[in-house]
Amino acid sequence: MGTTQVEAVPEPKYWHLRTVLSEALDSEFAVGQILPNERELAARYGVARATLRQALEQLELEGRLQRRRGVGTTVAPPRMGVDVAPGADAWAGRSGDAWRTEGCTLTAPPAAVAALLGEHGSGPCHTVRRVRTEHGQPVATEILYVTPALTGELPEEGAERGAAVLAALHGRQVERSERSVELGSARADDARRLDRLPGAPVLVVTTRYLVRGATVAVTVATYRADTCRLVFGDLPGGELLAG
Amino acid sequence: MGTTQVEAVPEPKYWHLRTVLSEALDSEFAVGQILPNERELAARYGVARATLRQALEQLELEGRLQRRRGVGTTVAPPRMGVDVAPGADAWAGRSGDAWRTEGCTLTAPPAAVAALLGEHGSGPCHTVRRVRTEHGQPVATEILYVTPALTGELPEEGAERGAAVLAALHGRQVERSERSVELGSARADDARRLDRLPGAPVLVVTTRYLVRGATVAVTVATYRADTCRLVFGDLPGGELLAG
DNA sequence: GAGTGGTCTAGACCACTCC
DNA sequence: GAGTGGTCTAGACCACTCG
Repeated sequence: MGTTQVEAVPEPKYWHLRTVLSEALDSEFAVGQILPNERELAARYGVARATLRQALEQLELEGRLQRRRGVGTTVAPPRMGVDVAPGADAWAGRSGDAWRTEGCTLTAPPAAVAALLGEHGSGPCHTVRRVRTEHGQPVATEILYVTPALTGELPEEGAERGAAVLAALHGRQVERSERSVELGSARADDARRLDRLPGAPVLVVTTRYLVRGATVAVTVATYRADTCRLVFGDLPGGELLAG
Repeated sequence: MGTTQVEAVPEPKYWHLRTVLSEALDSEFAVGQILPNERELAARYGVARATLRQALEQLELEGRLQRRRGVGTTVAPPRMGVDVAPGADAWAGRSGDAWRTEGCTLTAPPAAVAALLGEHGSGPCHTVRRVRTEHGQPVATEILYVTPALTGELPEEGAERGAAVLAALHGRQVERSERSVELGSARADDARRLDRLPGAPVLVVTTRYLVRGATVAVTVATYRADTCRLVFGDLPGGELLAG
C-alpha cells in the first residue's frame, strides 16, 4: 500500500517508448533525418539496447523508420501507394510499366498454387518471375503461373520465353479475378531482391484469373510491407450499404 | 584455411531454426496441437530462449503458430479467408452479419481521415465503432466516419445513434470506392478488442466511399494479421493483360 | 501454486557501410 | 578502422491461465 499506482495495468516499457519516440518523430525530426544510434538512444531513455530495439522494430513495422545495417536509422517517408488493381499492375507492355521480367521456367507449381489451378495444376506450368520497381526502389517480387494449355507451344527459353508467355497472354479476356492479401515474411531469395533481410514483413497478394469458370493463371506477388500501401483503386460502385 | 565453409553467407540461427521448426510443423504436428514450452525447445535445439523466440515470432507472423500467455504455443489452423469486397462486409442488416456496433460519437476525425474527407473533414463527423467476429473469434475492429451532411439530423446518442447512422446509409448508391491495405500494429484499445497484445501485427484497410466525386464516408478497419487472409472476391473482369 | 509465454537486462561478437 | 545495426547469450522477474 502507499504506492499510488497510476495505471492499474502498466504498459510495457518498449510500448511506452514506442509512443514517446513516435511523438518525437512527429515533432522533432524530418523525413530522411538520421536518428542517434541505438546505444545512445538506449542510454538516453534508460533502457537496455534490446528494449529500445523492440520499440524501434514496432516503428519500423508501422513504416515510420528505416534501419540499415552499417548506416543508421532514418525517418521514413510516408508509405507509397502502390496500385494493385487488376490491369493497373499490367503484366507487360504498359507505358511506364514498372515490372521487369527476370526469367521463366516450366516447372510444377507449389502445392498451394496447384490447388488454386485445379485440374491444370497437376502438370508443369510456365513460371515467370518478375520484380517491380517504384521510384527507383524495389517494392515487389512476383511469380506468375500460367497453364501451358493457355499459351500453346513456346520454344524459347529463359527470360525470352518469359516475354513470350506474357505476349501470349496479351489482351486475353478474363471473366473475373479473385484476390487475397495476407501477411508473410520474406524468404531469402525474395529478401535479396527486395533489398531486405530474410524474415522482413511482406504483404502477399495472391490473384486467380478465371476464364469460363476455370483458373487459367495465378500470381503470387510479395510486396515490401514497410514501404508499401496497397491501393485497390476504382472499385465498382453499387449500394453503399448492402443488405 | 581448412574450414570448408559450406555456405558463404551463413544464415542466422533463428532463421535456420524457423525453417527446421516449419518443417517439423508440417510433418509432426497437427492443427491445434500444443508444442513443448519455450525453455524446453530452446534446450532441445541448443540455443538461448531469446533466439528460439525470434524463430517462433517469425512463424507466428506467418500464421503458423499461435501463442497464448499462460497457456502455451499451439499449431494454428490455416488463416481464414475474410471477405472484404465492397458490399460483402455489409455495414448493417445483412443476414449473418458478423459486425457488432459498439457505439457512436460525433467528433472531429483524426487528421489522416480528415484529409480523405476533404472539405467535409473539417467539422465533426459521425463516428461509429464496430467489431467483426468470425467463427466466434474477433477478427477486426472498424471505425466508420460519416459526414453529417449525408445523414441529416440524428438526435439519438450512443449505440442507438450508431444504428441510426447505419440506417441512414442503408441502400445509398455510391459511385465508386477506393481501398488500400497496409501493415500496422494494434493500438492498446484495438488490441484488447481483438484479444491480442499491444503491437500485434494488423492489416489496416482504409476505404473511401465517393458520391458525385466527393468522399462521403471513410472506414478504417483493423484486421488481425495472424489469423486473417483478406479476400477481395469477384473483382471485375476485363483484359487479362492490360497494355 | 505450478507452468506458460512476455518483458527486460548487460554484455559480447558479427556483418555491413563508409571514410 | 570506426561506427552502425543485427545476432546471440544467460539469466532474472513479471503477467497470465489453469487445476
